[in-house]
Formats: sequence, C-alpha cells, structure tokens
Amino acid sequence: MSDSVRVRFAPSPTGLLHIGGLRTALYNYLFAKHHNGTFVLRIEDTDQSRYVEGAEEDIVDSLQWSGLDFDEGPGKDGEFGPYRQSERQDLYQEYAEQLIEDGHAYYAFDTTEELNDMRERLEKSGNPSPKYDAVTRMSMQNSLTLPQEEVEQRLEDGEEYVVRLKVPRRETIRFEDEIRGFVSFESKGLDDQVLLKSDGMPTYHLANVVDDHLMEISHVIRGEEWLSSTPKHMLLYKYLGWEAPRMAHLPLIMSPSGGKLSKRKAETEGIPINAKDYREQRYEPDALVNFLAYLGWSPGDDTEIHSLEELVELFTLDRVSKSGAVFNHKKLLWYNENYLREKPAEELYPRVQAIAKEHGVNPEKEYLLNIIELMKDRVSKVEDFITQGKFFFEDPEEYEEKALKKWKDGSGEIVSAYLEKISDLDEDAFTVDNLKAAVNELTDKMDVGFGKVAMPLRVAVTGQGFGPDLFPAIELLGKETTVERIKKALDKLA
RNA sequence: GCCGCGUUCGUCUAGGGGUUUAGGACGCUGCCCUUUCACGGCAGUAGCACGGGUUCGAAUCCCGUACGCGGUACCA
Repeated sequence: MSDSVRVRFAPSPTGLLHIGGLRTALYNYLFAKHHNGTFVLRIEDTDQSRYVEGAEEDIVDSLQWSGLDFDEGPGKDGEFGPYRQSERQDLYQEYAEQLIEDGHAYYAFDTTEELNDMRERLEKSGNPSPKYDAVTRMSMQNSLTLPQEEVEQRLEDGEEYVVRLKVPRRETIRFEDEIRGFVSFESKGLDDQVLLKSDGMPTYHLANVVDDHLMEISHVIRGEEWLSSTPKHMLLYKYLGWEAPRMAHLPLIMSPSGGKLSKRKAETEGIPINAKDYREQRYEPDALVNFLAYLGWSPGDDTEIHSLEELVELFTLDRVSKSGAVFNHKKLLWYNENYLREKPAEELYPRVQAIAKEHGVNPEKEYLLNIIELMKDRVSKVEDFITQGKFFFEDPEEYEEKALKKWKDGSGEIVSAYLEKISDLDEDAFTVDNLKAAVNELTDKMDVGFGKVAMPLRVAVTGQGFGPDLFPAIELLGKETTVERIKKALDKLA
C-alpha cells in the first residue's frame, strides 16, 4: 500500500489556470497513470487575500477539457479529503502546536513594521540578505526571547502571532531530486519560515507538507520555483517524524524573450497564457497535450505524435530535461494541424457546425462534411473551416489583394472561354472530371498552361488565391453558383 | 548581493567516454509530386557557451569562468 503511486496537482485558486500549471498537471497525470497510481487535485487556498472567485471551477474545467481526469479532489472524494486546504485548517494548527512542543517551532509576535525595521537595520549594517534566523531571532519578540509567562499572557490576550520554524543554525540539508539528482543547501541560508500566519491559516510550506503526508503522496512533482524551498520542507518532514515523498522539480516554461513565461510576457508575445484561452481559441486539446508533454520531456526516440494514452505509456521522470523550455507557438500550431488532419470529418462536424452558426450560416450536414473533407489538409484551427472556407457559404464580395496578382492580362479572356465551356454542361455533368476536362480542352486550344486557367478561375470563384482543391470545390458549389460568380468576376475584373 | 539550478542547431530535443562527418522535430529555403491550393516526399540551413584538466581518446567525466533562470514575504 505504501509503495503505490499517489501524486497531486496543487494549484492555488488565485486566477485562471495558466499553461505552466496545466503542464505540471499533465506530468503528474502521466506519471500517476504510468504507474497505475492515483492523481489527486488539491486546492491550495490558504491565501485569502489572493483568492479569486471562479478560479477553482476554471481549474476543474481546464483539466477536464484537456482530458486529465483526477481521481480524487473537490467533488470527487476519496478517503483523504477534504481537498481544499481552507477546509483543513484545524489539522495544520495541530501540527504547528506539535512542532512548538517539540522545540522545532516557536511563537513570534513581531509586527510588520518591526520586521521591516530589522531588515532595514541589517541591510544598512552591510548584510545584503537579512533573515529572521538563528542569530537575529534572538533580538526579536518571540517565545524564544520572551519570558514564558509573557508569552502565555500575550497569547491569552489574543495578541496576533505567527508560528515560525526554528531552522537550525548549521546543518546541511541534502535530498535527492528525481530529475536533478542530489541537491544540497546550508540551513544558514534559510529563513525561520512562517508556518502559521496571524490569521490562523498555514503558509504553503506547512500545509503542503502536512497534506502531502496525510494524503500519502508518494511523489511531489512541481515547478522548479519550489526547489529552493524544498529544504524547509525536508526539515518539516524530519521534525514531524515523517518520511518525505520523492521530489521532482520540473523545468519552467520560458518566454521566447527569456524568463519565466508570465502573463505579461505571453500577452506581448501573442502567446495564449491561460488554459481557458486555448479552449476559447479552439485549439485541439489533444494537440495541446502532446505539445506540452514534449516541452521539457521526450521519449528518447524520433517520434513526435502521441495520444494521451500513448504518453502515459511512454512517460518517465528520468527523461524530463533539466533546463527551461521556451514556448514555441509555431510548433503548437503544427501539432494542431496534425491532429485536425487525422480526425474524421464526422468527429469534427459538430464543432464546425457550431462555428458556422456563430458566423451566421447553417449549412446542411452533407455539404459541411464535404467541405471539412476538402479542407482538412490546410487548416490550422477548427474555425478555419469556416473562415477560410467562407466562399462555400457566400459569394466573394471582394477579391483578396494577393489573389488579384494571379489575375493577369489575358485572364479575362481565358476565364470567359472557360465559362462558355461549362455553361454547356448539364447540372449533373458538373463533375470534377468534366470540369478538369474543360480546362484541358482550353489549354490545348488556346495554347496556355493549366495554371493560366486554374489560377484566375480560383480567384473568380473563391475570391482567394489559395484554398482547397479547386475542382471538387466547384463541383460542390454547383453549376448555378459557379457560373454566376464567374460572370460577376468577369464584370468586376476584366 | 547571497543561495540553488541549469547551458547540444533560432526553438523543442536525441546523445551519458570511441558506434558521431553530432540524430530527429518545428521554423526557414530549394526541389519533386500535383498542368490549381495543400498534404506528402526529398534536399539544404544551422549547434556541443568558454577555459583548463582527466584520458590513448571527451558533446559525454572533473574544476573554474561566463551567461541564463529560479528563490531570497505573515504569495503560492
């Protein structure tokens, strides 16, 4: 039982779930499922001032959209709940008291001003990184310096206090990270971390350790920004008499301009930052997942495309890279195109239909299915079926500038000759073969290349210089529409 | 500043002492296919941060430097 894999994704509901968080969730999920383990969602809402309404819902929705179903979490109770830290407050209190009793933590009464003063004073006297530590705590207001009766009196009077971790003066803290190997820190570089805040809530550090232990988490897989606070966590495990879970610190997702990919940077660089943005911008979730998996990990062979199930099969922590990975939006788009191409038109249909509706058109299913089939090889996003295939639903009002370049001097003559030819075709003879044959006859007769006919024809019928295979598109459009459009183009362009 | 982590093509990465003229993918360029647009195929482009060791031999091991990133809160 103790060797079963249990991992958790533990976001704070301080805003929408961002792409880095989603990747952390993904790696946790992959690891859990690879080992037939359990994937837990825990909401770390201990900072009431940063709590954002609706954030938890967004996290759950985003995970679901991505296909990362959690086994335990809010609304999905296992035997380790509750799964919101705000609902576990008593627990933390209890352990904080235990730490104090055992001499590993203490009460501190210093006000914010006093703390600032202390830091300022130290800085002025040449200490570049002032800390509340083994030395400085002796000149502060805490249960280590104050007489016991006074401490008790203050507590009784309801004076505000925090509980701080009593970090040893000199100790080397060493632990093994699954991704980085052995890492070691000196305790003298550590702050006497606040464990319990004056509002009674635990800080991340206490809550995290307590919950990971109580929830029997076997592996902590989280972002690298946590690496430097891990020694504090190791101290806590030791003082509480618990075995620490295995640690794995993931490389950060970086912005193309350098630095951790932040909301601000992502925005200026045109990268969607929140999972919700990807949903709204209609990225394929399986493509996003595939892309994210490869951002900092690789299976070690030359493969690139894998479903979530395959990723589960392939994923191991030892193949996660150590250095930050720059977000490459073009590669994401490539993945998206790939997944779109592989999906059957039937599967895409409901979504494309919904988008069509948003654009004010309501095509028949058979017609839309044909369009999807025709355009699958050249769209990047689902909505491209409608936006780039606009001409399937309405006559081109104007002709794209790029397209017009393909309308040359003799084009009018050629296109009207073509028009004449296909006007003779019966409604049911309006097929790809016949339409192509008509072009061939023309090229022979007028002694011009195929492109000289097809290009301007494309412009006339679609208004675009690019697009799906022209003749099937024309067949789909039907004789009446095609003839009309060609006439109109001849009017406007010739 | 201090502490920690990292550094292979522009980007994501493979590689873990000889198998390497450093492999793949995205991007970009060219060609082929298609007498249209794509897809696809092929080819090209471009990299071991630097300096010292260790070794017969180093992208691979060690040390240093540089650079990057993270942390340094009663935020997570």
